[in-house]
Parts: sequence; C-alpha cells; structure tokens
Amino acid sequence: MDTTYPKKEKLKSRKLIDQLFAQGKSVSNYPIKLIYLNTELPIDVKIQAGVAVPKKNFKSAVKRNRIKRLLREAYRLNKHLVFNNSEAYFAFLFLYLGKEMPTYPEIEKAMKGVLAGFSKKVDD
RNA sequence: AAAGCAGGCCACUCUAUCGCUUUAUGCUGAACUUGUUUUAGCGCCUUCCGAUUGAGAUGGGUCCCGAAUCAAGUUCGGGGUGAAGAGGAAAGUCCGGACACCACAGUGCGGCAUAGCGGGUAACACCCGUCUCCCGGUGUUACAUCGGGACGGACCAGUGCAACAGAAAGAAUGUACAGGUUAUGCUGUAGUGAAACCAGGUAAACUCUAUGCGGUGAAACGUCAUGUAAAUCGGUGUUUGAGGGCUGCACGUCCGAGCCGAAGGGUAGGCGGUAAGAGCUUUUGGGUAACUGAAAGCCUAGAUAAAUGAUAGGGAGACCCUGAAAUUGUUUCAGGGUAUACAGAAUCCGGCUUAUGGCCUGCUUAUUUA
RNA sequence: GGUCCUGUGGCGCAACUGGAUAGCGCAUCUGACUACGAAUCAGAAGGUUACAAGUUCGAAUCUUGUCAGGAUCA
Repeated sequence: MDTTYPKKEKLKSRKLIDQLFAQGKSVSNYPIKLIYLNTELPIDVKIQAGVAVPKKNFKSAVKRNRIKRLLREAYRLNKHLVFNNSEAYFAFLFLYLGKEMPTYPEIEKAMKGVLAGFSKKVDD
C-alpha cells in the first residue's frame, strides 16, 4: 500500500488553484471540505492534492502549520481509498473550516468521510 | 522560605512504526577497444589485534534498475544506503549596514535623523566609560557611598505661546502697610499663580547651531523557457524634442522615436542571486570596559500553496487532588490526573522593542525556625 | 517580503497651532400625551479619548513603545 506523499503529488500551480476555486465541485464533512476538479495535470500523476487553513480563523502561524500537517498526514495514510479505483486525473484541495484546534482522530475520521463521499459522487 | 532589582544559562528526552526536504554515493591514472571490461594509488565506510588514545595489520565494500548515447566509467530519472534539517525571540518591522540596479551618485532649495563629554564598531537611535541632574537606601552637619533612571545643545539671533486667578506674564512698576525723602523717584513685606528672585519661563513651539543622510528595494537584479496581437480605435510627438534615466521642486547633464489612454489578447514557470559569513568554538596578548590582535580547530536549514512531521509507549520536570509520617507555616514519601510556555526561517548580518516556561548567582527588605 | 493609514459613549461623527465641564445626531432608559402604540415634548444614564510610559503647571491633542483594524505594491 502506497503511503507516500512526495513533491510531485502536491498541488503547486497557482493557475490550477485559481481554476479549482472557480470551477471545482466540493464534498463537505465538517470540519473538512474537499474541492476537486477533473482536469489535466502538468506531471504524470493521478492526483495532486493541497491543503489550506484560513488565516482568518487561526492567526498563529504555528497553529496553521500544525493543522496543515495533520491534514497532510491524514491524506497520506488514507489516499488509497481513492487512488486505485479512479481512472481520471484530479486536483484536490482540502480546506479546514473549523475554528477549534482539532486532534488527529477527529481529522482522520473527517478525512475518511470526505474521501468516501468523493468516491460515491464520482461513481455516480 | 517570600517579594523586588540586576546579570547569566537552557529551550524536555528516549525507543518503535510510517512519512517530508536537501545532499552524498567519489577523485586521479594505466591497459583494453565494441566486450563481459581488467587493474593500481588516494579518500571514505566496515572488520581484526589492543585496557584506552595513537600507531599497525588484513580482508571486504564504494551499489542496483531504466532512458539518452555507436558504446561506456559521461548525463538524466527512479530505488537502496549514509549524513544534515527552525528561534531566542525565527515575531514587531523600530533603527543601522552588506548586496543589487538606477549616471561610480552632480548643484541649490526643501525634507529627515541625531544631540553633555570621550571611546567601541562596517554602521547605528546600539554598546562601554565618565560628568551633571533626578529618585531610592545607608551613615550623616555640609556631604560621602551604593543601586537605578534621564529625547541631557542653544530662548543676550528672531517670531510665537502662557487658560483661570492676578494690578501686571511686558518694554510692567498698581494697591495696602512700614522705612526713607521737603515731595516724587526709591527699599522691604503682603496677596494671585506652575512661574512675578527680570533684559524671567517655554525649543517632545516654530526656529537656530553642529554632525550625518542620493533614490529604490530580493516582488532588487541577471538569465533561460512558454505564449499572444510588431494587430484595432482616440490623442500627442520626431531637432520647433514627446518621453525617459524610479528624488517633493528647480537647475544641470545623458539617452532619445516613440509615448499616453480605451477596449481586448497572452504569460504568471525554471535556474542563478542563495547559504563560508563584519561566522562559531577554544587558547592567548592589549584595554577599567564595550571591544580588539594572533594561533589552532570546525562547517552549521535552504523551503517556495512553502520541508524540519504523525501515531504509540516509557523516563525526567511542573501543577492539581487523595492518603500516610513529622507538624505552626510547611516538608518528605506513595498513588492518580493534566500532557508542555511564547512561538515557525523566507536575501543575509549588527542592535532595539515586545511575548514567554524553567534553573542558577549577587544585592536589598521584613518574618519564622535552628 | 516591503510600504502606508486609522483607533473618541452601542453606531456614525465633532472638539487637534496643549487650557480644565470631551460635544452633536441616531439608538437606550424614565416620565408626560393616548383606550393602546407610533410620532412629539421633558428629563436621565452611558467615556480610563485603544493600552502603557514620558515632556509639561496642565495631554483627546505633543513624543516614544505596544495592541487591534484597514489599505496598497509582481
């Protein structure tokens, strides 16, 4: 089972992110919201994913970093849920919408829910 | 033991599993030429002898896969293995520099900053020493000593300001009483007020003096790549000089055929700059000190929607609760709970300021126990 | 990463070459008017001038430092 999250699988293009916010669809499972878009990627990987935490909810850079790391960790350990069965190419962006500091079990539960919701929508 | 002041130090640690970023996987030769390469030296890793350091000995390793290429030991990508990976404030962006470009940086006005004296420094608004003044403690007649603080030049250059009160806050000399005088002028006291002890006070009022400052900032700058529209409309200009050279204005000087606006089209990526530096540690010379000369050793983050992490378990420390012992406070032991302060590099340094957990040292204060 | 601006009752604003009691409108509360409400009239409450320190006889105003909010730059 692939549990890596190398540089190539990170969403980095500013252009793609703008496009994602403009045209992307979303699945929500509080406190995580996933924005996704079926599109062409510059590098030959199936999914590029990024994470974001609004500065408005968390002023401290340390707390924002902590939440982003938790989100990345949860995605890394659970990405096999969507990686195998999808054939198209996707760009992902995970948003943290809560206003309280989360714990890892909360994040992992929400991440699994969000990924399951995504698989269901794509299959339909 | 507590409080206050001053100074210094540290920034939880270990194990297991999974993961992120950077970097290394070598250098110099000889032979052999299309094959499968062979071999020497140096370096690095590992093994052995040895109580340890050092010296020494011996064998092994210095990789694997794919692509480019005629082919490889070259280049690129992937894997494996090894190494390194946030701070004392990385923060605020308040000062000072390095560095880059603008004409190697011009003139005048304007503007800004600093402000006892001396020193340190690349430089500073920083640091050190010292004088003066202020505050506190101790002794005490003045004064001495200890600790702390100070945006600490100039109102006989000019202009302005001073509410209320007061006769008067200026080119003013009032009122009452006393003294004095032929009389006035004059002298003293009183009341108002922060100031009326006069050619006074006030410059964190304008200003003056001295000194310093060219501007813009890594989104600087260089380079490679991708892509469209060298198109359309309006205005203006080509020696009668538009516009620009990133300064608020003027001058001077240089470049000079385009420039401005409308609507619209495209890109928004890579590399360098950029990690060896006013660097760190130790020893030693100079200096009251800040600081600095010399020698030896060391290499110490480089991300870019932004790495340095996640989970589990133990240990140390802190706080809270319960119980036991001595018991005035309190201390010690055992068990349980909470689960780590402030905070995340973004071109790099020197400071300042602010946030914050703990430990140590010195001084002062009043109290308790022995 | 850089640069600039603003903080005054619940809200929107005054007072700014320092001068004593910080003012105005809306909103709030109480009373009057009305059968009741609105409007109107009368009255009241509400401020550490964002916070801290300094200069001064005296600070919302001047100086310095914090905190918060906002704007802007390829």
